[in-house]
Amino acid sequence: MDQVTSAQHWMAQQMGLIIPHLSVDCVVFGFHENQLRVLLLRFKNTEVWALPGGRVYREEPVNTAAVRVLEQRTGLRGLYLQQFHTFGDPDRLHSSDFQAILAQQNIRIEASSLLFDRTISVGYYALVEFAQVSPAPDQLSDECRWWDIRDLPKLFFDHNEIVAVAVRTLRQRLSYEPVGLNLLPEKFTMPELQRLYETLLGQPLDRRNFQKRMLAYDFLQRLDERRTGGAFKAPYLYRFDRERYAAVLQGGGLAFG
Amino acid sequence: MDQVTSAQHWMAQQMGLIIPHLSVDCVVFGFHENQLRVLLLRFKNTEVWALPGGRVYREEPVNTAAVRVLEQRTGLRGLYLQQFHTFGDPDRLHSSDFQAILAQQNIRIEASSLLFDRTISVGYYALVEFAQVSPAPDQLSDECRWWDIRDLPKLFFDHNEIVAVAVRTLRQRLSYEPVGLNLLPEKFTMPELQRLYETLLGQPLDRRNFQKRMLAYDFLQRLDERRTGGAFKAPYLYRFDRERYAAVLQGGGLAFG
DNA sequence: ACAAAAGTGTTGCCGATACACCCATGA
DNA sequence: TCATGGGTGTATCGGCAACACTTTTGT
Repeated sequence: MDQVTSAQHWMAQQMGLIIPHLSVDCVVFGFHENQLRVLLLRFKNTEVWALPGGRVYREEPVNTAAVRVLEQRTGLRGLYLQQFHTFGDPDRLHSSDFQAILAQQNIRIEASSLLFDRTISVGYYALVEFAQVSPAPDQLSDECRWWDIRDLPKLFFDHNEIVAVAVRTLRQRLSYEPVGLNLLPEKFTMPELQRLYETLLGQPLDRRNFQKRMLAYDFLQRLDERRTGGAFKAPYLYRFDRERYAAVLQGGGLAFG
Repeated sequence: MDQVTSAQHWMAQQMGLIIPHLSVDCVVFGFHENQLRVLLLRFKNTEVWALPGGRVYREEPVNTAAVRVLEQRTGLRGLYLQQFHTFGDPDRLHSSDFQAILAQQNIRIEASSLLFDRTISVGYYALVEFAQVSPAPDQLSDECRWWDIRDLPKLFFDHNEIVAVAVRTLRQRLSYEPVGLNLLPEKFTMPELQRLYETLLGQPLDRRNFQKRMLAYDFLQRLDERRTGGAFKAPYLYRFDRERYAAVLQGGGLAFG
């Protein structure tokens, strides 16, 4: 079988195994160069960008489907993944757009297929360490890369809205989510942690007060190493004490101001 | 047609109109006698209690389905309704339990029916003024009544967990949700508002500080009326300034302590 | 030497808490 | 008149925001 036939065969085979009318979509967040970024896929032979998403198998928990889909479509594993909203409007996708994209890959599926029928999507967001990740596109996509959250193209279906809701939800949950642990590398400096929270909050924070408060939470371990290379005083490296971090987030959460 | 045949016919007819594998379930919260309560239905000829839930029509937004199902099954309209979580484990319902309940009503449906297949449920919670409501059971139920949140029976399927997640979510969102506006009557006293928040938070609050803070938010209008009837000084009645209330919840939310 | 950035300390204000006192009402 | 609960005022305490100075490093 050539590649096209293989892909078509694969899709047809999937149809019998999945739950109709249901999908999952994942908003993968990363943090790089002081910007919040999202991982997007570009459909083969098109300029159409979309969130990594997929179908749920008949006997598979929806949460598990989100993990599997993410691995199949981007190669990412073991992520911090949270369900945040379910998108259930009947006009959230337009089958003609979808058919056009498949046509670009010479995949032909009857217009009556359940694939083109109304679909409800359960939205998840993931927090990943940007550097740890080498995303790889799957067989439906040409490219898989990070996009600045402030500068997204027009996305497939209602994916722009899904991203927007994910960002809003993440902001709301900021005090209770382990964003530092999951978006930063194992070792990081205090200014790096501060940039992260500043970016997510959308407002600058006082350097000294921020440091005092974070240290007061007592979930950071200062290492003996420092980050060298800059034209300035080398900052200390820190690491999370995961237990204490979780405990603080659980009880009351963080505060900013 | 007798009642049984009518009900069976009705269900059969529904099957062609609905999206398979998908349902909505509603956790209706009320506040009465200083307790948070949930509205439950008892299936006909059984002692099985369940949340009001139902199916989604082919062309119907899921949000709309939640509103409709709630009206059909309890008679309630125009509620404050929020989606909070989607429950997608394959073993969250057991078709044998469901068949047994339908059998009690002499409704017989083939075991192969999609009704008994795996179902993903989108959870919503509603906030309602207890006194405004006269819930009425539908044709599948014998009874519809309020239950104290702390003293629920074993519910249908995973509905106990759904309620638990709803309560947890409501607590988390407490500072940003218009719980006062929707759970209390149009006019209410300061102590009543305080009892509400105390119950939801699970901790007592200082009477004087609470009053000061609420008035400082400037979203309460004190009326010239007082609540008489108690063996004590008659408290003032208040009403929400809806715009200001919404504005405060939007920006920063409420604080307690 | 200088600029840029990081580490640490101090002050003062605001706001929340912990109070006390008085008032209204029904029994 | 007494018990109960509601309305209002005040003093204190602590935490957080605002701010300054020193230290380190590369150029």
